[in-house]
Amino acid sequence: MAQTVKSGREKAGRKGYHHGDLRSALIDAALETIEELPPKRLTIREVAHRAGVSHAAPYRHFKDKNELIITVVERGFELLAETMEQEAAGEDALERFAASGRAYFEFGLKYPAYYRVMFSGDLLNPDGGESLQHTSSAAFEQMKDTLSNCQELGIIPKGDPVLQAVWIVSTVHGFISLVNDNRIGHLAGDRYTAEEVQSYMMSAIYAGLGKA
Amino acid sequence: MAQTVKSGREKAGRKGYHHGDLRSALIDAALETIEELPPKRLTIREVAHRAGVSHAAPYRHFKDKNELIITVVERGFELLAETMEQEAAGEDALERFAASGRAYFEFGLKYPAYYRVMFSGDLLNPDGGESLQHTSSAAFEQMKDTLSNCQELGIIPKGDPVLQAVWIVSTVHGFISLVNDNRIGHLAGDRYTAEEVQSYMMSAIYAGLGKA
DNA sequence: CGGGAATGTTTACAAAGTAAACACTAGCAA
DNA sequence: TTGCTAGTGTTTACTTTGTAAACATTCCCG
Repeated sequence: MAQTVKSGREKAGRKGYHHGDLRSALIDAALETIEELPPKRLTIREVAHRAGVSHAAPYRHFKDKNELIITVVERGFELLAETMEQEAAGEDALERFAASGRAYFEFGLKYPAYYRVMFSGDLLNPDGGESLQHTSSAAFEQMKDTLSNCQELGIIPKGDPVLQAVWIVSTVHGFISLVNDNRIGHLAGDRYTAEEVQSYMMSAIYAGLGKA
Repeated sequence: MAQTVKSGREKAGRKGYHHGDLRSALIDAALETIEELPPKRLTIREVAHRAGVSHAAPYRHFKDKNELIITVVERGFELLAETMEQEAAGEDALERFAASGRAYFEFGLKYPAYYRVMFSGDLLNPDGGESLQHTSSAAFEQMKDTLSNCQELGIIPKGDPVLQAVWIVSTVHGFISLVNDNRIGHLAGDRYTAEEVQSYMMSAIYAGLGKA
């Protein structure tokens, strides 16, 4: 993500009346804003200001606020998928499985605001989710493939990978959401670190796969 | 929830200049609105209108929008806890455990909008969650107690009920969130009903408990 | 070089949160 | 009973934000 936020230019690159690459600048500015300010303050005007243009300029590049956010979220899903793929580059199938799980956990906990924008449709119109189904399913598909693969190798018991994947994704997503929304920090956080809970959960998942 | 939404009076009960019980009427109106309209349209003005008063009247009863929503969310957690307790009223400990799980699933899937308002801090200020930690932990505590109880009865293996509970709550919450946010409907929904996935997940959880 | 097409800017308006000043009402005290 | 006072609802007004429309500037292509 670091490379996404801050993409070289920013306000600097503006030579004259025209910006140069306002579209990208706006996306970057939105990412900055998401991490820095509470959700309410992710406004078109704030983003425009950060990009150094007038508050109406973004409308030349995005139909409305919703479309800007959707674009940002799409990037997020791509980034998540890439990250998981990179992490899961090892040899051992089971290790790859575990690694992509860890990568998901880390992404979710490292960029809480971004993760939230991506998954909870907070800022989106009710219909906004439609166009995201495609992108958001990449991570899911990858999980499913990994599971199929593990099954073939006899690493985990046979079973429908779709059910398995739904279950696993639910578990991980649920934990991240609860932590990020501050709903279990006070319960488990006092006693365990996120890493400990995470590792417990990964064992539990593996065990659950074996029997369900 | 039915008894919460629609509490007898509504607009009818207004005799003269004064409303009678505007505070409750506003909470009910907010609940109605949450279920009927997209999140963006849960506005103070809309709620006031539904309660039949001017748009500024709510400020006599709630400091700001945030406080109204917090109140509504607190009700939700109480309701959820009650529902789970009622469902888990049986004899058999394991059955009680399963029943409260089912109750949670049902609540989350039956009132998606309400559930979302409760858990994702969408509409709340960043600090809003603070005051909710207390109420939101009731369901969690109950889960933990049930688990301890099951352990004593030898129904499930020994282990820290806190870790177990965090894991279980994460799983269930994650699934509900993903379904409600329309993030897995297209993947699993085509092939399985929510009930099927739910029952798979409950077996997987039980299996996971055994080994983790 | 001239004239769109693209891209910014300004201006303007509506919705929504919220504060302030005003108005009605109920209930209590003299 | 009368009349004050706190409580509750109303009006008005200001601010922020999304968005549309009209205007300005620039780029680039014929």
